[in-house]
Amino acid sequence: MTHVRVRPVVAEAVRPAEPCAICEARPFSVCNAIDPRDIERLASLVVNLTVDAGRTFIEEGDPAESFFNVTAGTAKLFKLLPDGRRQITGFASMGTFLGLAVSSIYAFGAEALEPMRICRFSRPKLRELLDDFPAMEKRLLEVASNELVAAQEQMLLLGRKTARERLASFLVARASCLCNSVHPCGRIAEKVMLPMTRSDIADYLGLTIETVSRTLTRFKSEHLIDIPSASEILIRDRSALESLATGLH
Amino acid sequence: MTHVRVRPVVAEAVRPAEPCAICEARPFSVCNAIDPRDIERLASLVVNLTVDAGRTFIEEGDPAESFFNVTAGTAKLFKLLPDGRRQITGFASMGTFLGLAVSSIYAFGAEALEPMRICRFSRPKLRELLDDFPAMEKRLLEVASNELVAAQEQMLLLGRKTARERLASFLVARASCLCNSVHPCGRIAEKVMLPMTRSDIADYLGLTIETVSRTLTRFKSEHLIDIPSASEILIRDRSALESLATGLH
DNA sequence: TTCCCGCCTTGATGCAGATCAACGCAGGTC
DNA sequence: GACCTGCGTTGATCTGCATCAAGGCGGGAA
Repeated sequence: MTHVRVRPVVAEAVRPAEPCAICEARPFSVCNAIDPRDIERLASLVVNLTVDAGRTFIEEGDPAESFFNVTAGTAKLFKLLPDGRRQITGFASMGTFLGLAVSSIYAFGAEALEPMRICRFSRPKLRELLDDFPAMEKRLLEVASNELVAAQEQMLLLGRKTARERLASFLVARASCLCNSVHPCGRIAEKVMLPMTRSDIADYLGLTIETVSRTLTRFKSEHLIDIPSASEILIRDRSALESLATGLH
Repeated sequence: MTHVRVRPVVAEAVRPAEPCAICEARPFSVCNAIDPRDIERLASLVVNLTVDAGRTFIEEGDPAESFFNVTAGTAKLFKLLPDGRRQITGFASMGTFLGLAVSSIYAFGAEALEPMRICRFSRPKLRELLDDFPAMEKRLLEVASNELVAAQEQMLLLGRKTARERLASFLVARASCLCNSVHPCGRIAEKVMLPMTRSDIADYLGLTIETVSRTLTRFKSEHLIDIPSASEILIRDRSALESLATGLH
């Protein structure tokens, strides 16, 4: 349950070889609220960074000097208790905007699960930008509202669902999100990629690694899923998982 | 664990005898982002409602046609599972803005704990208002950001804290909020008023009524609190509760 | 190839909190 | 007054998941 605290990273700045105009993350991000004509302005504010897998690029409690926008890779967002207990509050992937809090310190830490590329904005500069482009502020409010809904759903999961229901919810949510490269038929992928470890899943669902592992093994024996490799799940009986996820037996 | 489903309320509209200009909730609300000169416009959009204690005025899953602003009283916000398990995601009191979701249906229900007064805005009308007053949109983003931080804190509580830590967190949070009428010295009240039942507290903290009751009794026997009545807690040892709340033994 | 190191799985046991059950008490009704 | 009803407390018991413990497995280094 104790987690080693990775020391904060000073990721190396990269000259924006490719500006926001051709950013492949823009369609998924709040940045697409900016008119193409004004995209230069956005590009001038941004610092592109790369983050190695395993590096902590936001440290909970540090002064919140920057906003971030994920353009590639995945991060886990988490809060810690003094004795090392950890709650992962979400995963951030392409297009996710980080650091919204009004507070002057970060309310959560962020660590890369895979090699990442992120954009950094200084808070005051972005503040100015938002004053000039209300459309972006609107998008941010939409994003925040959606995250609030997701957070409430997660509270229901953490407060009232069983281990089986939590894992089922997790798999269904992962399958229906855009996080997977493979989408054979429509919105729900049969193959779910898991860039996070069992420990991360446990800390996201309020369980232990052992319970996560046992529950997945049981799902497999019940023919609900297959586990071709630890980081890959094949959904065999989607509707059964969805029933489980919503609390029906 | 099963909860009776109160049927949706059609609260009676009240002629706005007192417009927004003299609203006592305005200083605590997003409405104070509106310039006093424009307050007429705001008042023309709003419908004042009263809600009896125990009435459900937002039904989870119903079409989200309105936004609400609480001007008096307290409500519990909750999500339900089909078998009646309930998670209370928060409490809304004076100044709280409800219904932010982008979605077309409400993501949570709301039920009055006490007699309430609330303002109702139609979504399209408020949308127009926000387009004309970006300052209010900014305030909404601030509010949403803060709620997001609070939601993450609650996830940590639900996922990783013990029953004792949860109750301690709850009491400390309640004491430091503006929800109490009595503030003898500065920000933290010694006396915490609890307008909600033990069942509500349990559903907020992911516990059972019995555990809530036993834990409070134990706090009392440890001289951390006094319980003059079921709806009233006196904090005797604030720092011990704060230590507990943050996970220190 | 072998070794090593993280990560994952599986089994045995323990315990915090849930469940089941009984009762107390205050406020409302008649 | 007597009765009822909803809420809270307390005790006995149960159980789902945590904890403790032991291997298994795969990928990287040399």
